[in-house]
Amino acid sequence: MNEVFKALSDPSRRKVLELLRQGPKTAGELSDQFEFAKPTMSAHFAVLKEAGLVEAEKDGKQVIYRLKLSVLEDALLGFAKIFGVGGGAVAPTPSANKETES
Amino acid sequence: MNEVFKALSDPSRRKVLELLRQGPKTAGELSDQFEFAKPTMSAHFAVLKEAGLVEAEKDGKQVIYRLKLSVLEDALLGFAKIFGVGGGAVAPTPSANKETES
DNA sequence: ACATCATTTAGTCAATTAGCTAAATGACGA
DNA sequence: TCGTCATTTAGCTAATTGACTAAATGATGT
Repeated sequence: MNEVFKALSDPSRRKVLELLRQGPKTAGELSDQFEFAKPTMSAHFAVLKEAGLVEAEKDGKQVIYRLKLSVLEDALLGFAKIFGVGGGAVAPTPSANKETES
Repeated sequence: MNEVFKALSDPSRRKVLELLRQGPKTAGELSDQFEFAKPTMSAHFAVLKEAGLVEAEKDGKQVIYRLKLSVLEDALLGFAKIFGVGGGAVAPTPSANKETES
C-alpha cells in the first residue's frame, strides 16, 4: 500500500492514471501526452505496475496499459476510511489503532 | 494538491496523521511514537504543515499539532471522484479531461 | 535475412529526500 | 538572571528519484 502512495506522489503518474481512465492505451499513446523521453515514461509505467495500479498486456509490437481501478479504489478508500472520511464510512475506534505500515 | 500527495507518500507522515486523528498532540507526544530523532520528526511536521494537512498552535513551551481533516478529505475524495470511485460520485466525462496538475 | 518500429534496459547525472548531530531559539520556573 | 525543557534551524551525508542518451530486445513487414 505504501507503493501505491509512492506511485501517486508524482503528478505525471497521476496523469497517466487519468488518461487510462478513458480506457487502455499503449505505452506510445501515453508517452505522446508528455514531453518526456520514452525511457522516462517507461520508468513511470514500471512504478505504476509495481504498485499494482496498472497492468501491462503485450500486443505485438506494442504494450497496452490498463488501469486497475480496484487497486486505486482499495488504497484511496481504505485510507479515507481510517479517517472516517468519505462515503459514510465509520472510523475504527481510535484505541484500536495499531499500524500504519503494511 | 501535489504537496498533499507528496506528504502522504511517506509512511511515517501517514502515521502522524493517524495519531492526530485521536485529537491534537504536541510535537513531543508525536515524536515519542517514533524512533527518529526529534529534528527528523520536526521536518516531517513541516512537510505536513506545508501541505496544509496539519496546523500548529503554540502553547507555552510546546507546539500542538492538529489534523486538518477537511484538507485530507478534499484531496482524497477530490482525487477519488476523478475516477468515479467512492461515495457514489460520478466521474466527469472522459472527453472533458484537461489538466492533472493544479 | 534485414530493416524498422515500439518499448525496455543500462548507465549516468543532478536534484531531492530522509536521516543524523550540534547549535539556536524561546518559554518557564527558581 | 540562569538553567532547563521543547522544539526548530543549520549543516552534513547517504540513498532515492526523475530525467537524459545510447544500446538492447522483440515483433513485424519486405
